[in-house]
Amino acid sequence: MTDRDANEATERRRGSGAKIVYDVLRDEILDLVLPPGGPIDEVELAERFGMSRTPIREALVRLAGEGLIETLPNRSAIVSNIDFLNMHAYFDALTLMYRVTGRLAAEHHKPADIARIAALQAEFERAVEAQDALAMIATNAAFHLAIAEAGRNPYFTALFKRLLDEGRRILRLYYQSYDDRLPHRFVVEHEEMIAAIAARDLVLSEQLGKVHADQIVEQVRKLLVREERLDLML
Amino acid sequence: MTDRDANEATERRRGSGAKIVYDVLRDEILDLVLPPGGPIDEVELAERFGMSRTPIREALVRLAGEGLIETLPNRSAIVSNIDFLNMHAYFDALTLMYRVTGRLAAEHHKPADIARIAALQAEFERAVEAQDALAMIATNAAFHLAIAEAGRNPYFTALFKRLLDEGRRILRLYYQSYDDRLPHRFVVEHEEMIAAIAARDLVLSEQLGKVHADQIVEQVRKLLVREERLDLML
DNA sequence: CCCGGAAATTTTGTCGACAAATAGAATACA
DNA sequence: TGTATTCTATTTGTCGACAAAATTTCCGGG
Repeated sequence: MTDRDANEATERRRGSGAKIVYDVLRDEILDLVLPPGGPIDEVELAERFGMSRTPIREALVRLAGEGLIETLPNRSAIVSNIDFLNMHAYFDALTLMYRVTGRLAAEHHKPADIARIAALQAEFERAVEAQDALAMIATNAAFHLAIAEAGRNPYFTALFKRLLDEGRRILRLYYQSYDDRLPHRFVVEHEEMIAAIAARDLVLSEQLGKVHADQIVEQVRKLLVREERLDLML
Repeated sequence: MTDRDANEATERRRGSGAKIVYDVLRDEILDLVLPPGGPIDEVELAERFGMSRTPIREALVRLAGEGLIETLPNRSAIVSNIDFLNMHAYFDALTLMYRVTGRLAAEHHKPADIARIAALQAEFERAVEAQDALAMIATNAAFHLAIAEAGRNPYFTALFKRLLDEGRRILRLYYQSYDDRLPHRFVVEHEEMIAAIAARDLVLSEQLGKVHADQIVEQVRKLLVREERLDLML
């Protein structure tokens, strides 16, 4: 255990405790630092962050609300497992949200949105060139979330955010086992999406969203098949 | 204040505290017993439910996670306001979810689902005949949620549940000011939806979902215009 | 009479402690 | 040796109390 967190936490603003814990744990769950199914000990976290169990528990309740952890009554909470059985439901939802957010962004975006989206795309491009897997995952999610926000529909944005979060865990597996060279195709598709949105072409934006989604789904499917084969070989 | 809650809470199982408070407050918010924008006092709730502030706070954190209340740092939490400005975003999301859940239910339902949906529809019909507004709202939401669950996609179901919840507050306004006689059309449309789902007609189910959504959107739009006029007359 | 600042009150965020519930260890028994 | 049972120990759920932040009240000056 690192006591870095505890040291930094010696002096902080009142009310920020739970948020800090929430943010850190959320990232650690999504980056697979905390393994799915792994137990979550409240006192351990309290010691690590240098605060009492109260703000820890608040953070855990919020994480449970988003489905990132599961709490059994009177028993230790665990990091949510990745549900490989209902994966088709995830893909369906993800594909539809790519389409919808693409269309709505083309319809409702303002100039500042395009600038922001383009900036995040540039970041993503740099991450791809540097072959920094974690940065790729993070900036890719930020890029698509920016498109969703340009669509100005908080209900779709919230669902999409949840799906992209869950996707971060799956992609983490992907980039761990693959060879980190594929995604240049994603860069090109991103550029096309930006152009279609900026041109306010609703139909094309939605279509590109679907193409992009199918692309990702296909990659992950390949990964899953490969993993299954590895399992069989053990 | 009623001390009924406090009396009932004298003996309850450990771990149930926060859930009770969450369920009660959720219903009171959605039925407009707690007015939007109204403050939420933790100690008052603690006295009312006969427990300490800890489980109360846990319930509030969960409600905040679902957007039913808003918490300002170091300041009292308030019941979320109904956002009449971004109503079009709500209608867009609701319409799409009606379509998607209708289609997926037609695709993935099992016999038991149809029985359950039909039972809830019968309940809805009884509520309409009895002109019981609160029962109509609740059973209508339960009916559509059952369709969503028959679609077997938890991501869509979760979003739809959230939208139906938010809709409960809007419909509550609707049934308060209108004359509680309209909805027989809804009964007929519900029957058509059940038939299309049972026949596994994906296209028709999705189309009926859209028709039903447009119907509701139109009714609420009329209500909103009427309300605005009332405002102008004050 | 209105405005600005200080004191008092209210309300939240955090803490340490205790009790209930469960899991694990140790023991008795077949 | 395997199984049931009691005992121990860990971990959660709840409580009451305290301190920080913010709201309200009060008061003095203009």
